[in-house]
Amino acid sequence: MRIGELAERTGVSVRSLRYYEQQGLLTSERTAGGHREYPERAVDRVIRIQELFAAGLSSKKIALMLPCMRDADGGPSEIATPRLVDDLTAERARIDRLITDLVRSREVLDEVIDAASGRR
Amino acid sequence: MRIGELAERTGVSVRSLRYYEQQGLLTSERTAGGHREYPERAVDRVIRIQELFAAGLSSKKIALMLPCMRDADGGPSEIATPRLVDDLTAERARIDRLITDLVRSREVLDEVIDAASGRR
DNA sequence: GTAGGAGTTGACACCGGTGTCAGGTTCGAG
DNA sequence: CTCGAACCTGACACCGGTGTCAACTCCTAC
Repeated sequence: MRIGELAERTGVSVRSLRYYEQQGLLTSERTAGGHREYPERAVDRVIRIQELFAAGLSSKKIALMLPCMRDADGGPSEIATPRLVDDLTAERARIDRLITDLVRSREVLDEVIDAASGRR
Repeated sequence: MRIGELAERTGVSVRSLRYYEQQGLLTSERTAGGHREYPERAVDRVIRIQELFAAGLSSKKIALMLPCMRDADGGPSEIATPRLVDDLTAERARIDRLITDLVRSREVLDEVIDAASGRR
């Protein structure tokens, strides 16, 4: 599929898709005229990239771990280096703390919302 | 207490504390010489502010909702305007989605980490 | 063949919380 | 009184994913 369709199906802007490719997160074939052509599995990959971005990982780290991820099509996945494992373990801890914060903040928001809605 | 102690006790930089004040998130008394002086309850407030920042809220929105939060010392809390409630409800939905993403990403990280550790 | 929608590269800008430096003032222990 | 640590204001810079504009080329339905 072409970039417009991929953008639409993933909810990610065309601009961002090009950026992902520039950062080595996404690859594409090119048509004779130079247009990008993506396989079906690009959809899942882009969604996963988006999730990792949302989790606060940098494009650099995502680029490192992507080849180690079990892909949707079950391709051969590389084994992370000890260095990378350390890095990801730290990220995991950060994400854990972040989730805790988010749950707390959601509660706080609910309090404010409830206080206003309850006395409406 | 003074700003240095508050920074140390909350884990937030002095720079950030001044910024919070500039944004109307935090107030302080001033000594004769112009140094900031914080009450004990500032600690809780700063931590809560940090949590909300971590949740992706802007300082502007935090400033709006702060007076509506039930404070640790049970001070009188204002009631959020309908406009603000709408805003916070949207934020709540965003946070929900974010948590979902984070949990997914954590699983992905675990897979990569496990794959590497398991075959060590 | 041609119009116009979709694609290409490149460049500039933004956001907004935080780091950091400069140059000066205040605080408090000795 | 004095000295060093802590504090003050103001300013500049950064990060990094994304929006947007320009100028141009490709693709396809007619």
